[in-house]
Amino acid sequence: MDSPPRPQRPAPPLPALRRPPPGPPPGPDTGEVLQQIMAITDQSLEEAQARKHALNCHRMKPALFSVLCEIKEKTGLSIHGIQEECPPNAQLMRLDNMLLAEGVSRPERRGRGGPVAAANTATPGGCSNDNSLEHSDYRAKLSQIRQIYHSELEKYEQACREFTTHVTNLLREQSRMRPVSPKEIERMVSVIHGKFSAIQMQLKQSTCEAVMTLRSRFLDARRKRRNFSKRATEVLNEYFYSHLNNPYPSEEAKERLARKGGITVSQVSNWFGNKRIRYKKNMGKFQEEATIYTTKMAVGGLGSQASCPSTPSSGSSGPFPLTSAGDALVTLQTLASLRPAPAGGSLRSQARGSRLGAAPPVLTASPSGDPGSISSDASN
DNA sequence: ACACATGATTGGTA
DNA sequence: TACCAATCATGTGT
Repeated sequence: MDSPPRPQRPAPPLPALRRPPPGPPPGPDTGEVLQQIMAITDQSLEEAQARKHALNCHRMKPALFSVLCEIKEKTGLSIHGIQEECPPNAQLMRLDNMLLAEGVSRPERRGRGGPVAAANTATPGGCSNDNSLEHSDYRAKLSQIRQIYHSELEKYEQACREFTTHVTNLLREQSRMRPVSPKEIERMVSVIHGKFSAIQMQLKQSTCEAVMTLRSRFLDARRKRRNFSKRATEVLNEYFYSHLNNPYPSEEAKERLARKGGITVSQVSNWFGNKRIRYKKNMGKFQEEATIYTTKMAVGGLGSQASCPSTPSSGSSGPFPLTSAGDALVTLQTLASLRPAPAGGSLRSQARGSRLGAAPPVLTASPSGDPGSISSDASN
């Protein structure tokens, strides 16, 4: 091949390189060049533009350009050689799948299904009509995460586009000074995309973490303990105080109470378990409450009875038509020994009841003053 | 901040 | 398996 035309006589020094070296040892001019380059930093933009223009107009520019082209031609192969083939990123795929499963990747939908359905099935207790507040809370938070995710993603994509355009323009401009092949631009663009996709992966990762945290919080019922609604407490208390002689609702009654109070059957069971224990331990504290409910039921026509027509208060003469606090006290004393009705399916409790009954607490001025049979509840 | 109230959990029992 | 008893963890009122 023919070499580019070489200059017959030394070309006038380039403006930027005109300054004499301040004193470094003679030899290769690398140190000098370096200093010149460093000096460019101090130059103003106009100055730099002017120099650029001067370079562009330099008469030797075509010659130098062709030399660079030749060099580039020779090194081109090696550049192609290091062009790595990016394997499909397994982690990215995992994150994508997860975000899709959690409904974050999908655009917001106004219907049911997706994450909402998943949340419903994951509800503690599996009751469909309870925890609706929690559901909406969960949905709202998930939606928030989704919004943030999409807006951030959009920002990254926009930044990526802008940066790619910028770099492409820069390379195009540089192509006036040095040979820049389309392949090189393409490679640079793919490098930029690679960098931005790494950032996107971080975003996806943190989004996944946020969703996981949200889910675990939502599913952890203990952390999210909420006091029952007034209605639920009323329903439960009405049943409890109207069945003081046998405060052991059947499965059917529990289901009814659960439906009425908007809670789960297991919550009803928990509530009755806690109530029996706490009532027994400190009846004095519940006297007022008992009076309120018994009076209320006597006056109001036993609201709970209407909903629990077949409550298994067998062994007793049915619901307690208590009409006064005095009657209530009698009932409290009945429960003091906690002997569930024989047919109430609480034979074990009955046995235990007899144990407790060995020292029946007397419901008087000092209702809990019986350390022999009533241990103190540390939390109460 | 504190004490108390209360729903949930756990381990044991019959 | 239902229940008791103790305990935990959170909510609530002061």
